[in-house]
Amino acid sequence: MNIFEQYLNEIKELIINNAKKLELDNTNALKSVNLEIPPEKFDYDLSCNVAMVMAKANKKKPEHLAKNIQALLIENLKNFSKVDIAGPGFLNINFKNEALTEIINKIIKKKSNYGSNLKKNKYNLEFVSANPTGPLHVGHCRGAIFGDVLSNLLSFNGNKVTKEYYVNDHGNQIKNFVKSVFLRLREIKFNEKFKDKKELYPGDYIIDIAKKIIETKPRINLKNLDDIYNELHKLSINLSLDMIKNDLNKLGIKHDIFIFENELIKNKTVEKAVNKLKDKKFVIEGYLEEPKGEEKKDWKRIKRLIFKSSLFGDDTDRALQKNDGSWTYFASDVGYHSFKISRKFNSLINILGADHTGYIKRINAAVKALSDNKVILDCKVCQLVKLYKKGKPYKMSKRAGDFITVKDLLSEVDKDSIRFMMLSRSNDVELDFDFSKVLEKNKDNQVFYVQYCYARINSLFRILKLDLNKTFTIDEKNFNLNIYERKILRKVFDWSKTIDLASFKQEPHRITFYLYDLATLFHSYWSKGNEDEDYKLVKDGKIKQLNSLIIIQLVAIVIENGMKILGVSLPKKM
RNA sequence: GCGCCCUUAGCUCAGUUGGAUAGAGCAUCGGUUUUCUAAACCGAGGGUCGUAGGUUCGAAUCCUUCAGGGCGCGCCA
Repeated sequence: MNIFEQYLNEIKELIINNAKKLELDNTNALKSVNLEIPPEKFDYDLSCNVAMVMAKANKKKPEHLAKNIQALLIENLKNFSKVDIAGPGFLNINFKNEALTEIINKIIKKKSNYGSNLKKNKYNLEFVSANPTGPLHVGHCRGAIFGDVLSNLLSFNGNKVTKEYYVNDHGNQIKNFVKSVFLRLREIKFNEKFKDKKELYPGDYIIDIAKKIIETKPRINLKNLDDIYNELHKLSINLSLDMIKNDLNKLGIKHDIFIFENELIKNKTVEKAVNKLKDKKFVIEGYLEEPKGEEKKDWKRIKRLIFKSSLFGDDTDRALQKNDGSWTYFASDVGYHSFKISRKFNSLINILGADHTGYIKRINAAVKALSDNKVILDCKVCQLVKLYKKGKPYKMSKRAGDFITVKDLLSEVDKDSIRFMMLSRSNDVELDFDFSKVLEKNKDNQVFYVQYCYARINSLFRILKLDLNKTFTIDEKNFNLNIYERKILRKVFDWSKTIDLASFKQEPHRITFYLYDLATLFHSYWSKGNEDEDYKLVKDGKIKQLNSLIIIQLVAIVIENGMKILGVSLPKKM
């Protein structure tokens, strides 16, 4: 429930009670009526589209209906000082001072909760889920931060969120990974040269993993890989995962649960899920057609289990078994999602990289089939990140084939800048990340600009020798805000709406844009004091208007709440 | 060939689930500092919202056509 909901409800109620008088037969359309903060150039607190929405539903002219509703609002709603009609039928509204101070007091009371709309859904968010065969690279980084901030956002808005990492510790790539570790171990122990075969992992981190294994298990038997495979698999995956967790940690990310593919296969979760689909007749034994396009060399016409995902919107049916009868990656994922469904979430969200878009339809189909269309899976795709340095494409000067890792990134740029920057675009457009730009200290660097705003506010409170966390009481008798303060206040009001919209659309980038806008309004007000003595806040070391200070405190509250969601720190002094 | 995403100012992008004269930053040009952080602020120019249709009081937003760019199209993970 955001702070305007009560006013919206009052308006709706008024319309329903006066439907006859307004000659409205259809009041169903009321659900799409909005109460919003109008664009800055209009000097109003609120804007309502009720006349236009209802006019459409009842085939009436908006202007005429607007006039009647205007009269109704003026007569009945005592908190409004002014209701004007503008444009195609907007009702623009101003609050009376008493209403404004009441809202301000509410915000101050809520403080670190201001903006939260107390939703109570249970979300499952799966993100990162990078294969434990190597370190995290920049491609993972965007999805990781997107997922983390989205879960912060949803939690802030009152929901319960489980942050989950799915570990693909099964399959051929993992076998090759374990084999690579094995060969590195032999290299260290027996001086046997590591052959750089195509399917193996050559990276230096494999050597590190091998060294650590020798530290903990100096007597490990390296005669035959098959004899120690299970043990080595476990050791290697754990060490690799530690490396990934360490990187995530440095980015400020911590998952609640790690789910292991191997476990799901061992404890028959996969088998049970497939059987469930069999019972529903969505899984059959049969043949698939050879895929079109590029020729696949391993393709074989063999009878196998097939999920009829085309029944649920997929382009084609999907294999659940490989040639040797073992489960495909997709089959494991069916099992995994069946497990997710069994845990009774209201909503499942997967964060994927752009290279996994092709996968969305089939996993959505699986969730639909498993849950009888009751559970919805939202797959959010993060597009590519392109790295730049001083405007030029950036590549590490290491040997060819090396990707840029999160570690590399963190050695050049701090966590705060990375987090803010990764959310400076909507997730479904490509993102240019310029190393040199995020380290600059100017308006072009959004992180800096917002942090600087907060630092200025702190500096103000330092000068006044006042605590920023202190609760002040608004001076209702002298409540007379200037235009800068009114603009700031309206933006502050807009915060709960921003949270609601960002949560609903699952678009955390709205938070960064909002904070930047808010900072702009503050900086503008602040600088006005340089130009015009009347706008100076402080005189002889004391605050001129307590109410001004409270407005500025509201800015600080919102910035604190916003940056907490983003996971970006806020220096008090810069 | 098919699917998903994108196309808005010179550049990089927002755009509140169909609304007001389409907004920011960078770049360009011009201005502001004895006084709360000038690491900032103010102003100016710059647009056929890729193309062509459609839906309606009203479209950057919804539908269709076409063009351009990105990602993907396994019985890999």
